[in-house]
Amino acid sequence: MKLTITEIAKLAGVSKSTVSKIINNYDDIGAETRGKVLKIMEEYGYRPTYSAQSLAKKVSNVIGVIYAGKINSDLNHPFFIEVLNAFKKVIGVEGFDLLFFSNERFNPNGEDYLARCRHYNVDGCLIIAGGEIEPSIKKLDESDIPCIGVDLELTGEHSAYIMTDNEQISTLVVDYLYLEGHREVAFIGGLPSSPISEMRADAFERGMTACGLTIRQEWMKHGDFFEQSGYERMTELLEEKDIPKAIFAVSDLMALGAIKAIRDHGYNINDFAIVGCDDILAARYSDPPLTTVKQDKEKIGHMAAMMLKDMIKDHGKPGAVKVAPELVIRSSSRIKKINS
Amino acid sequence: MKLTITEIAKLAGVSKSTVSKIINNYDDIGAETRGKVLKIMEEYGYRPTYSAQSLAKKVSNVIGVIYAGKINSDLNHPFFIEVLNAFKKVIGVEGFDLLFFSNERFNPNGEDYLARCRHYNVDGCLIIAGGEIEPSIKKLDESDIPCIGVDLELTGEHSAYIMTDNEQISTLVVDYLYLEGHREVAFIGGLPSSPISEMRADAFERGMTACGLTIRQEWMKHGDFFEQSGYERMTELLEEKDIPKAIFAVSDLMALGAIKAIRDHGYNINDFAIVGCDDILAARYSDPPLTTVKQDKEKIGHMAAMMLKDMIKDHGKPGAVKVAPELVIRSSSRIKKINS
DNA sequence: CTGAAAGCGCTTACAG
DNA sequence: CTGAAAGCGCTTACAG
Repeated sequence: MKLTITEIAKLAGVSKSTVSKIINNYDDIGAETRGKVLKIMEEYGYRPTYSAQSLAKKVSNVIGVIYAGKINSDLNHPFFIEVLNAFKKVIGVEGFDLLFFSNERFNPNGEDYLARCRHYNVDGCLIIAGGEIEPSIKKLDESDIPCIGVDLELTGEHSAYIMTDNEQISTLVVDYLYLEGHREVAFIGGLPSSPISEMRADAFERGMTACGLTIRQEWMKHGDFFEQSGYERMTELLEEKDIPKAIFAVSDLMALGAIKAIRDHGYNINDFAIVGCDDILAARYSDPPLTTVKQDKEKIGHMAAMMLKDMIKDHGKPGAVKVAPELVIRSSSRIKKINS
Repeated sequence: MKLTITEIAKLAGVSKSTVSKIINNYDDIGAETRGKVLKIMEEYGYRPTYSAQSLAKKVSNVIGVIYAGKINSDLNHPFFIEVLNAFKKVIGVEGFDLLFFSNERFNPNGEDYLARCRHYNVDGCLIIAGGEIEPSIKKLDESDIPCIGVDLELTGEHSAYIMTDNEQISTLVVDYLYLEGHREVAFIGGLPSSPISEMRADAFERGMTACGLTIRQEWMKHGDFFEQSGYERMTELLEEKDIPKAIFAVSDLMALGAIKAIRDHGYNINDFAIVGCDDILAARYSDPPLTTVKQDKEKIGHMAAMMLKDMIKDHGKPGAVKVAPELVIRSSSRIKKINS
């Protein structure tokens, strides 16, 4: 059924060395021989076996994909999947396939990613941050395997990283709200353990200060990026003596939760300015449509692929790249004076 | 840096055969020897190299994932990704990793999936349908590699498939609309080349007939599953002499497009009943929230994994499985008499 | 321009 | 209970 190089060689009446050289584009093979062998390979649909090739060559043409963070995490993450999609488009052209490490088998010592990379002999790794980062990622980062981090500051000899300029996200939002006339701005962040969320929180505070606005600690909240937590934090804000009139939530889902909380507690949504972050599909269709910050996932994915490719092919080592975010203004942030 | 079995054997003072047997859980190794070797392996973080193991054993512990259909398709497909996620959760526990074949390199003869599966020696394949199916999938289906199709009727000796009961989708919707008092129902399908869409169209017609309703050919439309096509088809419907009052679109995006068209053309959305299909996240947040049909993606993914696992482990061959859909009623399908 | 031979890191009868 | 040897399918100096 499955042909080997030996059989192809026999069929072509040459040695397997010759066949191998043709497969690997050596340039010292006679045109005639090459043509003959190529035809046979085509005819029988021959493809060298990966494991044999990888074992002999020490190259795999496979990129490991790791979603760093809590065990059993979801592929089903809008940012993750869009970045990955863009990444795949570029890296796929180079002939790399993608290997997803399953982390469903509970491992008390933490998943040893380095060992798995060696096990598969991957040429490089894409590591996307999600939640807390386990120590095993650090080990991989420090190894000789090229790694590209997304939203994750990799510092190893053979690593680089790329992320949205998180400072700018907060700056964009604060400046915009300030220009719209808002002075009472609350912040709903993600988990305190998330570096991304902390960068945004810090930049939010700096931006507020720069605009001469006061930061109220009781208006600085932490959620977990999901809707329910946005609902709960907003509910808390509504119970404060002073209620903020503008809210920046660092995820769209939390912003959507906040909108729901405002309505459920009998307030008029038109009296509040809500800004989310991510620009998920639902943000376009929500009621009201949600103002948000869009990350250039396409660019992040494409660049990550280029950078990783360069490291694998040894075209030097790229450094850290930050990608500019974009504010998408919809009606949730415009206070409408309908009944006044 | 990277240890081999030979070195582990040396360190433990045994032969590599013995180490190999311990790795593979042979039961004829002395407890003492086993313990000693295990400790060394643990200490050095040894993991056998995949390619060597796969080459010698002819087993890979890797599942190939194929999104059948047009070249360069997106990972970024809500149904696909949720099914895959559920699939991964179950198959991951068995220790399988997932390999995504990139299909970005243009191949005039069509991607030869079978050759790639052999190249990587995958233990089995998950094939998810999207758009037209290329002939290369058929070859894979007929091979000895276990395949599980999602939304794709695989018929090979070593294949099985699973999908939502598409007939039931239409039946649920038609019956519901009928009970709500609707008699003028239009249908916006997907691409005519999509078997899934055709199943729904056929069942829609049967359901209408069963309810004693007349099917008007000018109300049977085809879109391409995306928003814009829903907008366009709805616009056409609004230009008919008789305008249907209820619309079943076979994707949520098209339903959302239809809602936009209705508003843009100056009609009152409350006079129409719109039903989508998929239950994407945006359906919950849209204005009005969208009535839709939900596929049990979790169950489909989980079952696909179990079925594939059974075929790989040779626990018999499962057949074709259909999963029941569920109608999710929101306000887009309830005609509100506000101004009358 | 072509081929014989050693080697990649593992597994598996087989012998003891 | 343990190990020597052949083999999995390929690649790559090296010799001619």
